[in-house]
Amino acid sequence: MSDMHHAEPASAPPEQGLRERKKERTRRAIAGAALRLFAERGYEETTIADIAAAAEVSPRTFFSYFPSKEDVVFAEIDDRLAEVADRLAHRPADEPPLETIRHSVVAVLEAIVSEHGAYSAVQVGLILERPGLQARALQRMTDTQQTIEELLRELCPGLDEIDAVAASGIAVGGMQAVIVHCRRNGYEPRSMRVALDRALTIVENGLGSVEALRRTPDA
Amino acid sequence: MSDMHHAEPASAPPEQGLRERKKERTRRAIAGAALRLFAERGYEETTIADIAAAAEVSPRTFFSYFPSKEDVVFAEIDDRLAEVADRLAHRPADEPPLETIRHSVVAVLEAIVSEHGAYSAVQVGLILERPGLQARALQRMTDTQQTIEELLRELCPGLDEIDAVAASGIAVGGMQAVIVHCRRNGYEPRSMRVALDRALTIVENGLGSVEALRRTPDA
DNA sequence: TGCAATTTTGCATCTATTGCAATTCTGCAC
DNA sequence: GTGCAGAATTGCAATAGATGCAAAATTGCA
Repeated sequence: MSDMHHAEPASAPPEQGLRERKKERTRRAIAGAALRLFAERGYEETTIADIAAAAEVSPRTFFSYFPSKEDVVFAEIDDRLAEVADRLAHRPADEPPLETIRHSVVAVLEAIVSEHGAYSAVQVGLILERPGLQARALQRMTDTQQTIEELLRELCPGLDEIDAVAASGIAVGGMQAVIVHCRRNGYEPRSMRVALDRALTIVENGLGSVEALRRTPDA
Repeated sequence: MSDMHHAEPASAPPEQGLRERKKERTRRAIAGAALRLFAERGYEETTIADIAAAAEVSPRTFFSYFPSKEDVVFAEIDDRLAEVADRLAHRPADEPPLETIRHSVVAVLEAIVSEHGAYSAVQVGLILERPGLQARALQRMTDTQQTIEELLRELCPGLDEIDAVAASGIAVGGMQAVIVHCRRNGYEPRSMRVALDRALTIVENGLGSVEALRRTPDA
């Protein structure tokens, strides 16, 4: 990192060096091996040693790629969430904030339940079962909340702090609701859309817009 | 503790046997010792062995009272949340659901940040720092969400599933927001009230009720 | 080719967590 | 009062995740 004669072709794709490339490959190898083993034998039945062996690295190396066994489950998801966050940061500056929020929620949800990853079903299954993984997932949720909040504050410089936090919290709450709903009723894209739309409607119009919630129950 | 001629006055409070009583004392001893040590030396600096010693039980016994070291931090909070859940279940049946939701959020928040417990400040501090504990806290949050959802469905038998989940998710989102806000701006009861009210207003009226969020930012 | 930075690895260690079986305690019936 | 059945406590051993450290292997580049 000394001579920048011709230097890195600072083009759009960050263009990593060969070294970074290899690290990336190793990372994928570890994550891939882990997911495969989790799918085959189960989560707690798979040890770090197993994963390391399958990925052809030493057990110690595992921890220089992932801080914990739990985090490896989120390798892909985290990548996708990072992309989403990035994409959100470059949204048309003249878009109404409400619209941006809607986009955010949709994008994040898609990132989480997307069919892309070879093991997404496995991941979702694992996460939903193990309490420890659920907790990790919730952490991602709060990260998301913070991302959305920052986005909002950038879009509306004058926005009160409490309004910003509340809005992002509520949006994420709606998102969480959709996840819970899908967890129960399955993941058919069609019904997911419907649920998502309904949740977002309530997010935007408030609980007060739900007729049944206003009325006193007639015993 | 011999003469119980007239036996257990099967009064309102469940009146536990002597055995249960002792267990309860031990539980408190462990939790108390743990919190004290956490406050003194820090969380990771305190081992299960330390806690057990301070509570005068064997390390092995610790785990027959708490499933994990993390859970002991929530001993008090869990008790209070249980009370709240109980109280909520016995709400006037003719109360408008929206009102019930408002009550729920307020009650849960009070349970969490109440001044009651001798160590509540310590707990909150710990929870906010350690990621692992944050995760546990979030789990409590989803438990709360479920409690609220069940409450809602009981109050509004006809309520759509998605509406119920969304409403509870959004309510909890607002709650979470208040917590985040307080975490930043301190816990003065006054400003907390204000923030809470504002958040609840947005929960009830929707993000659309926040003027700044509707307008396209003027560059 | 050889150096310097970066990675990988092996090893020791700590600690949480769990299963199991022995031991002690407690409430209660006789 | 005495003894028993069930419950709680304990000790012991083993597993596995996580971390620090320093030696060894790799890699990019001059």
